[in-house]
Amino acid sequence: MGELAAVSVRPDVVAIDRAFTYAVPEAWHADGRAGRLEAGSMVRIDFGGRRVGGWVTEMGIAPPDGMELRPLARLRGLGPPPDLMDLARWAAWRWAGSEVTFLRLASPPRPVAGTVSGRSARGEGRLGAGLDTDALAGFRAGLGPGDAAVFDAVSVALSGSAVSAPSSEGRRPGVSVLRLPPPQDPVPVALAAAGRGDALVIVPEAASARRVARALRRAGVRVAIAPDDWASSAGGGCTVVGSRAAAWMPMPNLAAVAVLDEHDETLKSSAAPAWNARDVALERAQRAGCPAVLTSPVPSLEALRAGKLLSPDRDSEREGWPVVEVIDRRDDDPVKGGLFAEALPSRLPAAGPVVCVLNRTGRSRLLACRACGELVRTGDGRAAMMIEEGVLVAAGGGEERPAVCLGCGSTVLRNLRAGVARAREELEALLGEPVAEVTAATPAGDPGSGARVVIGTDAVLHRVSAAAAVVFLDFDQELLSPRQRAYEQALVLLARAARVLGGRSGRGRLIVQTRQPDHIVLAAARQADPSVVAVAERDRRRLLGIPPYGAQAAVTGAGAEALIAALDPGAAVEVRGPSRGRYLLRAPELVPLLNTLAAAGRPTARVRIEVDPLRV
DNA sequence: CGGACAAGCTGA
DNA sequence: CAGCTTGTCCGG
Repeated sequence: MGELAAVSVRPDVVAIDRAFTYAVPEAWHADGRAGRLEAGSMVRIDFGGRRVGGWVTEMGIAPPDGMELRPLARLRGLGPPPDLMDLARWAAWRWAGSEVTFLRLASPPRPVAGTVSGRSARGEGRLGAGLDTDALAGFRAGLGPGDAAVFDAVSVALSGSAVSAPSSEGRRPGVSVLRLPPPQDPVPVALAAAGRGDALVIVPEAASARRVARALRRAGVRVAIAPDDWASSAGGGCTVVGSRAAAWMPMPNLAAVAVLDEHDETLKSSAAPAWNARDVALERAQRAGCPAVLTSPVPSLEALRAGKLLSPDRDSEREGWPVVEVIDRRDDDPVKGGLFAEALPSRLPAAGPVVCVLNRTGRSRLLACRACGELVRTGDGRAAMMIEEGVLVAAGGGEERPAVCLGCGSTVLRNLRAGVARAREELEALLGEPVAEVTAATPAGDPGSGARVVIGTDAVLHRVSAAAAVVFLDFDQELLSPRQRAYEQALVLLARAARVLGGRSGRGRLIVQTRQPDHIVLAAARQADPSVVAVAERDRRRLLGIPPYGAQAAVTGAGAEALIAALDPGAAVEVRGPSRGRYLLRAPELVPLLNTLAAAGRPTARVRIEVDPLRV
């Protein structure tokens, strides 16, 4: 027993933010379980009258005297290795959230026997063991000139220095930002990263991760897919590919980090704490002492501030962006003109798939219960209701009730996107051919049940793989969206369309209906030069001191007021609000803001803190 | 989070 | 004043 008599355990309970001391049972010493216990091990404990999971945070604790310790109840197996235990603590600070959330992300999806140290010592994969250099060279030789140039650029970027801590300007040596033409295949990027050794490759979508993984395997790279292949990844000798959860895969020999489409907002968790996989990956690269590359057709200001920008040559970038055809709607009657310009039908190609994009979620007028499909209406069924400040309000005002389905009591209500539904009917009448509506629920690869023309919100661009034309029916909606990154995101939508159209050589048509034909977002797309938007946005955000040139955090929930009251009044943090129950904290730098939040503790009532909120 | 317990509300 | 609801505290 001796120094192993007691361990610290972090209970798997979100509201608990400290560790507790437990005794290692006598029997575990006899049967060898004590020998398999290590920092990070997953255990079960009796805690507050029930049995919960937990993580061993520290071994060899001196039992506090006079206290009768409870014994550990069960050993579940392998948990996060020490570097990820530390990273979880850092992430809890960085996104002002519970450490438990991150420990869960860093844990195996199902129990794994053994110990982390045992795995790396056995050397299940020595450094680079999964990599076949000849096959890699062969793959490089088989690439077209564009892909080969990207492969080489990533290889060079990743042969530089390791990522280091951000300077006062936010620049992190070792981080390269590679701007790519929108239709660029991600496989050469992933392959070049895998060429450095065990690489962490993060892509926004799971489907894309699977495709990249397949291509890497074909090239002879040993690949672990996150999070399923947790156990083999913990052994080392694999390149890890996955969506944002991949940022938390155990990688004992991490040699390179690549985040593809780093601008994509799905890399950021929508649930609190709203962590961002790109930022976790960069921190990890710094801690592991390896270089990192971020790629995107429209690099975020965060990426541009953090790393060194490498742009493609003008010709290949121009090749990646289709010609932008603007339909200027300034002279159309805003009421009678409707959604479709008179000229639109004549601009559409006669053959090939046509994708129409209409973002109308903010204006939709109809909700339905996700569970039973019941329409959300007033008691007499005559009026639709919408959610305002968390409660249902009748469209014409008056009646009000909690956001609960009257049919089945479910609280999950779905937006029917009435705007898109009506637009579909109108477009069908206008074109005289079937038009299908595509929603997030439509299976990928089978858009619109055979119809040539499909319509949907921007999700439609992720559902369709190729098109002869993409039409943005109301681009002003994107440009005027009240989001922090509205211009960047509008350009991202155009890049997404460029990808579907296959760039300039794809001959597809990018048609934009707008009342702002000279907007810089459209200028950037026309010139195939995303820096037009980046420079303007950078100057604006610097001037206003908003991220990444300043820090913000939104605080909501019943405990928001109590948390604000507990903030150190001497800290250089500005409190705005509350506006509609939401406080906005602002500070010139992220670190003091986060430290102030950490020092304030958490009130008993629920609070939600979102660092760098997307919406302001 | 979820159980324990204390303090407040209600009804006969 | 029992019986129940609501609030507050704490977990080894």
